[in-house]
Amino acid sequence: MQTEEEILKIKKVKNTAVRTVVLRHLLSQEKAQSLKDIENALAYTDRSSIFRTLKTFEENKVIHSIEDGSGMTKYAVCAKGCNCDPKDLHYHFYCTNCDKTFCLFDVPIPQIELPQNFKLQQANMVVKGLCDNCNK
Amino acid sequence: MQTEEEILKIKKVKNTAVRTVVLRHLLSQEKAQSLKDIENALAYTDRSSIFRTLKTFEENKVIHSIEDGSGMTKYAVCAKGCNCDPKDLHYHFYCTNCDKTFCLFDVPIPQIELPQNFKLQQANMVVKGLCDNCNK
DNA sequence: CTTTTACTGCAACTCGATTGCAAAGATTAC
DNA sequence: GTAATCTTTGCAATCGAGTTGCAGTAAAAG
Ligand SMILES: [Mn+2]
Ligand SMILES: [Mn+2]
Ligand SMILES: [Zn+2]
Ligand SMILES: [Zn+2]
Repeated sequence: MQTEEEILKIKKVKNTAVRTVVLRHLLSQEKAQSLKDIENALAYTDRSSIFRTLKTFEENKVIHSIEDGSGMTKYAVCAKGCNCDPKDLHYHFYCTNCDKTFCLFDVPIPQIELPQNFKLQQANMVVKGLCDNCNK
Repeated sequence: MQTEEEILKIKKVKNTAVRTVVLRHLLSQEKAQSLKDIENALAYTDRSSIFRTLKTFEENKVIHSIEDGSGMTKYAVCAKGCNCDPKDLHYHFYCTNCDKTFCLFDVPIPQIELPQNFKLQQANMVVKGLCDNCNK
């Protein structure tokens, strides 16, 4: 696993106190985090600073965002080598029982056959159901 | 194509003036509509009435909602026979140029292989890119 | 016809997201 | 080094999609 500093260096994002702590928090969580999740976890960092940090991270492909239908955008750290291209597409799973959203990096995404002349750029694929923990 | 009255009868939703006009509007549009889209199109119908109508429609599977990442939930009429089960899953396409979101009823959704012990209930699959009109 | 239930319109409100601005910090120019 | 410049941060205010309380109207039941 890379450190925060290494990731930011690779993605050419200047390292600051807020950025380090936000990225560290994201790396420490297995579920994708909302702005509020991060705000709650980092009690002394201002919401708008976290917000702008997330925008910077997203622009520079440090993280990607997930619209899981919960009303709050979630964020997850990109996998190593991710360029947020169609090739980096993966499903996200939203557990309707425990409200956990996370990347399914291990589930292959089948080729999407778009109609004639459509161009694929990105996708937001959220699969909903019960996670293994809740499906007992 | 079924009329509004037929659809509401099949889905066991009582027919009212607002419901008829909202459903008629949805049927007349090829792109999925946001609450604001509908509000703008139906100048004399109140937003909260439209909102509650959409909730009623969604609960009764007259329509389904799409989170396309634009910040506004979009709504589209369900296909005939749709029960909003995993079998009725389909991709949605969001054109990053013309901002049009619509159902790709004709693109087959491949089987989603979830990890061991996960249970699929629903999905929100939004593919983004250029539509045929904008990809020229 | 009267009572009960459902629907509608209006206004107020919630809450996640976003922005303006000034202070603090970092970088570059001299 | 210091001064000028650019970037980041914190705070407060604002935006806007979504949601709700409530009273009036319409429809259904008795
Ligand atoms: Mn992901
Ligand atoms: Mn659809
Ligand atoms: Zn779960
Ligand atoms: Zn288009």
